[in-house]
Amino acid sequence: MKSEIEIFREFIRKKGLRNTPERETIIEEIFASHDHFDVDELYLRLKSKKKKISKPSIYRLIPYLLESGLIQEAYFEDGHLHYEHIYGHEHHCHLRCLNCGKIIEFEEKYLKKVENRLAEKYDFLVKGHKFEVLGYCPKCKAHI
Amino acid sequence: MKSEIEIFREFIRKKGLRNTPERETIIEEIFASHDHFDVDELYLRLKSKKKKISKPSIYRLIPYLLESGLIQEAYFEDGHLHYEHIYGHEHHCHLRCLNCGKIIEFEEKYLKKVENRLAEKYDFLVKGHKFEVLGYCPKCKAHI
DNA sequence: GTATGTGCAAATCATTTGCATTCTC
DNA sequence: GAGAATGCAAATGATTTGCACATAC
Repeated sequence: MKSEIEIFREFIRKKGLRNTPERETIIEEIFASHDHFDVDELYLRLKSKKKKISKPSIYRLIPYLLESGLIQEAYFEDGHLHYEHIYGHEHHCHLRCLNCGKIIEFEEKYLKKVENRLAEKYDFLVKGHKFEVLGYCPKCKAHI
Repeated sequence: MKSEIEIFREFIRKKGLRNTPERETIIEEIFASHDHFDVDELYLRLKSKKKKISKPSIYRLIPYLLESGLIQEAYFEDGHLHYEHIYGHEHHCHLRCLNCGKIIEFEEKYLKKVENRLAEKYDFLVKGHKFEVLGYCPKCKAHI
């Protein structure tokens, strides 16, 4: 299995773009952790490791990471998007509390079949899915 | 079946809040169409009908509409959230093109079962779900 | 060498907030 | 009459853009 960086280099070459140390640093940092991330948090992580990467460089890289299939939007919360890897890590879905924001991850293998069915029916090249179940967690459902 | 306004009035009363003509106007406009909506577009729709409703009033109402179960976030796109009704209309999921933004709606009844299973397993009060399948539409997949 | 990428500072756009006024209960 | 809600204008915060400089191919 190719590494994320290899996938990215290939993608960049195919698009006729250029790779840079900044981009490799960002990708390395994203894949160093298995967690979700958002731009600001990623920026601070890089900063704390003394890597001088600007936020615009992160923002400018994200569309390419999405297009290359390395990451995917996970959910929108607290006024900004959160992303997750979809290469090399088990895909998962989210159960989210509408009150406190608590997130529980779970797997649902059946959705892969739904993807395939849709791909065929609508002639889409399906790259993944986002499945969120929304409700109130045990603590919060007591108060509403 | 109760109307949306009735549901909302009941919700407001239960919460000890106050209903206003502005709120009723907004809700009426939201449910006058079966489409998704976003704040700006809703604001313009109201404006074009000579209803003087300010954007902050819409923004301040949305959390209550979400909490009362009348609407739900549909997807985040073009820098802002889009909402959809979940009361009185058939729930649907979205197949979205990552390149051009084209959206196809589809139904997937099995997800209701997933909801029930999760509600039991994690002791959540489940209110709904959001299922998006992402990929490239027939036109766009040719170019990438 | 050329076009792309970078960092910075400034601009943009969605959303939120402070506040004086108005309205609901 | 007290507490909520409204509209406005200003503030906030995420994201984008313009631009001069650096660098990958």
